[in-house]
Amino acid sequence: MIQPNARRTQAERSKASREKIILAATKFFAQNGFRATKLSEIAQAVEMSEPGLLHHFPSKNHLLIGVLEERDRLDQQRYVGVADGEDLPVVTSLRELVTHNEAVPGLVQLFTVLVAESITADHPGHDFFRKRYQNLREIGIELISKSQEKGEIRNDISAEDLIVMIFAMMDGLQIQWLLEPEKISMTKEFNLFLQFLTG
Amino acid sequence: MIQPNARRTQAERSKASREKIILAATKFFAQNGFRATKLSEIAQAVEMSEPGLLHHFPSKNHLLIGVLEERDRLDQQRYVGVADGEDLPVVTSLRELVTHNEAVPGLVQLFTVLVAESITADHPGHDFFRKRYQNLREIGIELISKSQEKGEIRNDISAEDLIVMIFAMMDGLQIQWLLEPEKISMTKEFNLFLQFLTG
DNA sequence: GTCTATACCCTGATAGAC
DNA sequence: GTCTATCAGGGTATAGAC
Repeated sequence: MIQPNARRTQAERSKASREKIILAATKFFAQNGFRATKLSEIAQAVEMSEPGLLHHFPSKNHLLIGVLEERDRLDQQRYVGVADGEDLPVVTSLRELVTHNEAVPGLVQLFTVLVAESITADHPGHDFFRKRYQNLREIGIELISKSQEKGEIRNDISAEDLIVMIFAMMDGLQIQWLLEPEKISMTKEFNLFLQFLTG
Repeated sequence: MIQPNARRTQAERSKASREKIILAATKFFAQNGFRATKLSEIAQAVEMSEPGLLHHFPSKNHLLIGVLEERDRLDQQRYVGVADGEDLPVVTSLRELVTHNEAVPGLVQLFTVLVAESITADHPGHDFFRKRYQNLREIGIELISKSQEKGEIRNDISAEDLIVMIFAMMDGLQIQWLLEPEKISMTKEFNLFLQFLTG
């Protein structure tokens, strides 16, 4: 006889394990990239054996996708949250986004390291990142267009082009910043860039 | 008795081997990154055994540094060549640089993939890229300053900030372009960005 | 769900002959 | 300078018990 209570408890415990694993994996992937990260170090971090870990994620690739989807979900919550606050100018929201990113270097590094690794076509994250950029660009174009109509942003350049430039500036600044955190200020340079957008 | 002629011939042959290896390694590093590249595939590409290859470069790390220095040397020749042609506006030179980069995707990918991989502190290319950016920024600041004095570029933003933004835009566009070459045009977006610089 | 044991493959690097 | 042979080590993933 199946006891609902016991079942829920077990399911919850399993979920907790998954999340603990994702959290630890996030840290190592961000620090060392995907290929250089060993299952053993993740397993050790969550105080579990390798097969124990592989019970939750059938392979290392699955684990990567799990990490990316989870992190992307959180990331996008904030991004879309930005979109909802339509009373704020987009420029202000972008400024806040970068400021926030500067506060969580680990997460930024995760995406910067992995997106670059995934440029190579055979990387397990390749499709994920292509779709991610496509998706983020689409959302961004909406926002920028509205903002242009309101006159907040210059309209002599198309929203399509602007959003590509905006993401490029973010990614590029992240690289220099991650290489020399003491020397490069993401927010400072990005805010200067934003001046360009208001014409 | 040492024969000068024979010695020179041998040294030349060795140099040819080195260059063949670097050429092949460049291709694989660009395609798959450093860590994912196996010595065996490079060795096979140059029709040599692994120990034969390791005779020229004592370790895989040495080979990476060899590749980076060689490619950087070529890259910088063009970059400094740009600096010398002082009659041309910097903006024009930058435009040409990016146009050239779009024509050699392999080389661009080499640096984009490797710089991102090397963000992790323990990567054998980490120091190389930090120094590279420092060096390129220094050269760039000189050029931008002069250009500002001549009134070609807006002077309400410091040359230090402008050069960081310029490299960021280049790197960021490269990422999106490498992920979707058919969809993103580096030159188009970069030229739009250059408009910002002339005020 | 988690473990122990282990299979299996690959990888960079070395020893030593030619 | 290049090879064959081989080492030492580490990596993911599976089998099967508890």
